[in-house]
Amino acid sequence: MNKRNATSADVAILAGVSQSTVSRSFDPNSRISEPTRQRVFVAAEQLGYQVNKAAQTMIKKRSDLVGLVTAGLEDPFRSEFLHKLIIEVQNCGLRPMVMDVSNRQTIDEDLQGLIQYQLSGVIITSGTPSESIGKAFIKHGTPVVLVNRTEHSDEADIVNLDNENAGAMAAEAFLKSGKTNLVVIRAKSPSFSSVMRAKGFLNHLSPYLDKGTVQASEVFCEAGNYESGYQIATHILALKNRPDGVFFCMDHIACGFLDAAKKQLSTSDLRSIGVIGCDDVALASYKSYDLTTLRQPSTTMAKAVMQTLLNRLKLPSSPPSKQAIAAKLIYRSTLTKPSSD
Amino acid sequence: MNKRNATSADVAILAGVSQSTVSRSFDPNSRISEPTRQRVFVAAEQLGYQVNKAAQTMIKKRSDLVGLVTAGLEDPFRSEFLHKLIIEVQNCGLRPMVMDVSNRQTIDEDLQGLIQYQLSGVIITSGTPSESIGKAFIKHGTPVVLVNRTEHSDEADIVNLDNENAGAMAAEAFLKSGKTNLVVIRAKSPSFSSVMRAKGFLNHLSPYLDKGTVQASEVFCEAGNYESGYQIATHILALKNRPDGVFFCMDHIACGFLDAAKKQLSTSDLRSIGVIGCDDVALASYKSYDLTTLRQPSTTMAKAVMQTLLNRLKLPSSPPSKQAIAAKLIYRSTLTKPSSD
DNA sequence: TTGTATGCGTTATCAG
DNA sequence: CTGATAACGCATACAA
Repeated sequence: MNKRNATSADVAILAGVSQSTVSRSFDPNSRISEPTRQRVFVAAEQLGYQVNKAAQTMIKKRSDLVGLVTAGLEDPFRSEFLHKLIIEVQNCGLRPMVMDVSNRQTIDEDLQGLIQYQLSGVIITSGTPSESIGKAFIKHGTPVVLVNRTEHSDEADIVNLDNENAGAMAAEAFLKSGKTNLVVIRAKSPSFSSVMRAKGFLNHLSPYLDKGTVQASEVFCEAGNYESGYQIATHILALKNRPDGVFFCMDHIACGFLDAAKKQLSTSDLRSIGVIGCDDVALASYKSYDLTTLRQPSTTMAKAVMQTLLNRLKLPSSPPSKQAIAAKLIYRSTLTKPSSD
Repeated sequence: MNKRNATSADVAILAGVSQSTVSRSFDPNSRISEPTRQRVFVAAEQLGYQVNKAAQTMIKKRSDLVGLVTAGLEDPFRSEFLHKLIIEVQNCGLRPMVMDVSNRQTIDEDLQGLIQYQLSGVIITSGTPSESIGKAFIKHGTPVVLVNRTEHSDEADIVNLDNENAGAMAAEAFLKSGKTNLVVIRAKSPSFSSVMRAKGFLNHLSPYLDKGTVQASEVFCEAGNYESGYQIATHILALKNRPDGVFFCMDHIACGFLDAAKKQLSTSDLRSIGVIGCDDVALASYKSYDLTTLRQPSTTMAKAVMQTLLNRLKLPSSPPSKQAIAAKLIYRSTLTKPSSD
């Protein structure tokens, strides 16, 4: 029943060849006579032989595992993006090993632990790792790709949404729609993406602020979720001069706001407030919200991340790359496309 | 820069002990004199030594990886559950290796491939693996836990939501509210959970159907998502005698239905239709839906799954276990709690 | 408690 | 094209 697994040596005996020939038979780059190879395959099939990845890793000094470092999977965008990464990793013939670093004090140590697995790469989508940890991986020859974590790294490759420009696009959309009293809302706890989006939003408006033709301010809500958006609505709607355009750095905050606003405002009053979200999660397109938003193209980004990783594996010592993927404005009913567009 | 990684042998030399002593120092069960152990730790720290998991796996014939087999992560409940599993796997000191088998024709082969990794266990939440594949793992000594896949397995442990009873609870809730014209809706493509929920729903009603005091039917929508619920609404609302209670086997279908119904019906007409969903995803509690639903307790289930796995690791040859976790009825506004309750 | 010796299953090197 | 042999880094049985 629980007999020992078949090894390449077992296959070798059955096929009447040496163990190294068995090993080579499974390497497409190895030149083996076709008859021999077939004989090996038959024997392997018969014994249910499978390569032992541990042994393979030991000799190659590299596993086919890719570390996916993440956190805050309660956020649907994070979750969706992780999903896309998993798919792409698999498509490259690699295996995703996920690490959730939520509520971890010792992220650097936790990441250090990944070195034990001889990973083919580490993709960090969360956790704000220190520069030093990045260096530890590079030193070990493990490529690191940072996603939406920082603008600059000496060691790691970077793939970001062009967050700053996404914010600018939101601002521009409001301007085109004639909105002049604007607010940008993000969660208190600073996340790189949200900070950059808010920054891009305000920077784009600054010439108009100087001229005094537009007002804009930044408001913080508790967290980056639906409930926080619901709560902040009361505050926003009670402002002395109620804004006519609100940009939320995450879709779910916007949806929470909309639900609260529906209760507190007449339909026409609500309609007069332009609302833009960011990410374009599934929820944004649901009819109850139908939220105008800036799409973060998760599939495109996941593909870019894996391509970056593969390139790095091919050319380990090329200079670190940096990529900014453009967001796309998706008009829906919370801010309709101006006819001039 | 890219010098070879420190090994236990390197640490041994620096600490002035043998390699096996270094190995033992990191095994809590091994009795080592405290001074020696400290000396080893210092040397290890100094060299940045980390155990090589590949070598460890080779000798122990078991890695600390747990395979998480999943699919359909577009479904937020699946996604949420995967997240919970990841957390629980980590809490047990193990590592989650995720495998998405969506759109795969060769699931059995794909699963076979997991044997290469000497996994500590495989948790199958999707993919309807054949009995034979389960046996392949068991034969190899790798525990398998099936989640919401089937009622019976000779080989694998099972953790399910009590899906049938969940359906029955939905039916009972409608009866208590005096609803008499009922419909249950699930996606065309049969998934174990949905089929059992619908079955439990109808079975619970069967005595009333026989008496003729209640009507009930099963309706199929295209898929298990929001859009399908939106589409099916038109059909449901156009029925000759419009139902006064609809049970959806997944929350998102219900939410799609609600959004469509809001457009097609007056508020009071919509209120007269009781709606119950299943799973209690985040969306269900959003104010726009405020959906009465049967909660599938994802954290509880994830913990049960891991406990099952650990038990199996401890007692490899105990008989397969089967667990049914109870759903919980969460009253919200789409079917309010009868005062008699 | 510690050291010595062995083997896990594979790939890579080197002869033939 | 194929076979013998040497690592890879660790845990464990056995000896001291």
